[in-house]
Amino acid sequence: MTKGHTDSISQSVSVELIAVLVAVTNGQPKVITVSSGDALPAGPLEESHKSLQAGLRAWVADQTGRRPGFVEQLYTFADRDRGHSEKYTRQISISYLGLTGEDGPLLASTSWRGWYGYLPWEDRRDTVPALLKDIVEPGVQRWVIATKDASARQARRERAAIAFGLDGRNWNEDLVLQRYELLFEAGLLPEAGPAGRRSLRLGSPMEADHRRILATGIARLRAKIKYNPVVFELMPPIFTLQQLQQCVEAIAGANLHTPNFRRLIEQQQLVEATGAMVADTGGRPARAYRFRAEVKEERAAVGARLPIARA
Amino acid sequence: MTKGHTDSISQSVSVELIAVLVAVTNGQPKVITVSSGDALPAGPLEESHKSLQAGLRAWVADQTGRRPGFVEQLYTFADRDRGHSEKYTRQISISYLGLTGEDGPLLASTSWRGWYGYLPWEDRRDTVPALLKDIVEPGVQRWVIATKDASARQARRERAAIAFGLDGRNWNEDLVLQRYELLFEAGLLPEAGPAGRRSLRLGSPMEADHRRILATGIARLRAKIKYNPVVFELMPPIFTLQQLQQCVEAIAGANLHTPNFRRLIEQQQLVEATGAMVADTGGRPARAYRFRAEVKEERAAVGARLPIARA
DNA sequence: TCAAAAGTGTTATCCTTACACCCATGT
DNA sequence: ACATGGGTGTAAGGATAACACTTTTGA
Repeated sequence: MTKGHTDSISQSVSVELIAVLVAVTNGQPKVITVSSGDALPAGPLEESHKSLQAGLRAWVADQTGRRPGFVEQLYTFADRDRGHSEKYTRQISISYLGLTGEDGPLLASTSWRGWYGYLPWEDRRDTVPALLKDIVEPGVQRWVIATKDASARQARRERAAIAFGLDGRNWNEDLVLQRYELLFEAGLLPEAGPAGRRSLRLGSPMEADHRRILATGIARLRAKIKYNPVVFELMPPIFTLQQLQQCVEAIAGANLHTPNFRRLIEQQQLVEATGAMVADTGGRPARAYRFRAEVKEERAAVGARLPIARA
Repeated sequence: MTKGHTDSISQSVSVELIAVLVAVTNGQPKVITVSSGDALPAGPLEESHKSLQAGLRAWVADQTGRRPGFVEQLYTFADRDRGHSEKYTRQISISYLGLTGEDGPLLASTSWRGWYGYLPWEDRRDTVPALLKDIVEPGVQRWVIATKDASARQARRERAAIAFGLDGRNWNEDLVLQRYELLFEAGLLPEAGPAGRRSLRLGSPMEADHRRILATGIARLRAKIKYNPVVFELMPPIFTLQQLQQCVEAIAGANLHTPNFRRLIEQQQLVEATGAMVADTGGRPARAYRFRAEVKEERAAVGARLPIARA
């Protein structure tokens, strides 16, 4: 309980760092994968690493050749059944989100993959994906009515409605993890069942719980982008507002209202015009912008507010 | 990189679970502590634990006698210099936030402590604490001008202004961790210096980085309470709006505007009147409320929004 | 009667959302 | 000319913040 106690027990434990490394290039959000897209890059925590974040940065640079500007811890897992060997060693997995640009080479064993290949129901940009109506909603419906108890069924119905925007609710793009978990529980993802009956209809699966970790990363990024200017890390130094909008749309998986998006950005004083114009847009030339240096420092979330009383 | 690799390395690692267990009773937010308030309760991850969260719940129930309704992971640390023994074992610390009520007994070795005893600058309810003007601001100012480089100094000034609401900015109650880290960096907390010159003027210190973990927990709770109805977990089943407001004020460390708070709660349909009245309020009797059962299910964050285009 | 807390009304302001429209370029 | 994307104006509606005020109890 106090410090002396904890040191006494030292199980056979290995610590693994897993990275969700994100880039967005011309409208496609991507992650770095290994094993032909079957897994996220992961590396052991080594004794030389001063801290977890330092360890992660070290082997990400080593293994992928990228140096993400923004890195944030996602979640730590340690389920007993995560080990692969017969002998019982506990595996701790600490996952991180990293943002980077797509430029520069990767090692041959790693590759960029579009993240909506793994979670196709999350991309509602041009159209609402047909598989939502065709596969997800019927499957979720079966899962709802599969419970005998009426109140449990009601709870499931409610949960499904919130997650997938049913019963007249709006789709909430932040609920990526809730949707993944519900689909998992409903047995609609191959990870949930025996390897035999893998169906690729609901996106490509990944090793172990890597697809869940990806969902966690996307959820975090979608939530974060609204109150913290992390988009920076994903954009080139000079860009047009259209490019910025497409980047945000790629992350959010939804189309934005162009005039209002523009005003939102201006009002927040996130960017400043360079004075230059970009001509190859297909229409009228666009102003070129850069992020304001001050904003890069700030990182000040404004976010939600309580009705605070004045002094 | 792929799964085979990570298993090969298995350092001498011990895993510790640390809990920030919060209750609010008549206007005072509290945490469970051990060692006479010098540390947060912590326990080793044992082989019998099926998952981290299960492990945490198990020993929290054991060691403190409380069963928190809401539990959420905070952060995982693994700095090399965390071990206390001469032999080099890596210590992984996984911290959790748990919400509970204060009723029921605790074990003798544990006790509730008001959290503003550790972070007194965070409580701005009746008055802005004098130590902000007297100790914090001068100390921070010294830290700002202690840098030779003009642009680094400007960055420090900006950071301090955001964290502490200087230069005409508003105090942002969510930035608990940023404030703690700045004070730490500025050498104003005893944790940062040698044990000899401990000054209690800026709150009671804690073992190792427990005070930082407490700050992380408070920050998370303050942010969360605005878009997720977790206050439930801290309130008795029946309560008045005034009690609810005092609970939120205790957490936020700020006074709220009563009429507007009331409307906010009503508009969100968080509560429903029981019909009963509570008379011992010191003034006009208040209506008794309970939380709406539906809301307990929901947990649907609305939060910030992007200017999404209609289909 | 007065203090203290409960509770209601109302207004000014700001932000969000939506719609309408003009501008500048390439084909 | 017209399609395509860039860019501006503005008005409706809702949420927030601030102020003023009434109601109901106990001392």
